[in-house]
Amino acid sequence: MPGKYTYINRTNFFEDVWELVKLIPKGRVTSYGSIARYLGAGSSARMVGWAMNAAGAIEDVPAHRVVNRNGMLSGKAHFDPPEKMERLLQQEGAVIENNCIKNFQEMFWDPNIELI
DNA sequence: GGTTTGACGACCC
DNA sequence: AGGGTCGCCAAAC
Repeated sequence: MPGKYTYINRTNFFEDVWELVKLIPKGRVTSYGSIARYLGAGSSARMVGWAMNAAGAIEDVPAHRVVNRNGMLSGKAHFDPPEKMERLLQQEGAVIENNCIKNFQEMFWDPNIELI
């Protein structure tokens, strides 16, 4: 839900990010910036990355489906083991080379377009 | 309480 | 294409 986050309620921001990430269909990926744009003012791509950091403990958040705007696996190092992110994406049809999703264009899922 | 640090991104060379 | 700069904003120090 688009809106403002004053960061007094950053917990809500976290949960909105997680809810949104859960909506990413299997076999599709999106970017930190797209999520930030969807959530609106007060959010930023850095904050989404921060939320993903915190999401590491939450099992049902498919954090591997969030990459940077070039399709690169910038969060790879934060998975255990790091290869896990790449493996999960490959299982969902991603072609990865040099930590970069080659078919990113086809897999890209933009909440600003797909969600009303 | 200023500085540095990021799972980022947009610009400008 | 590849790099530097800047805006972003909470945390850690």
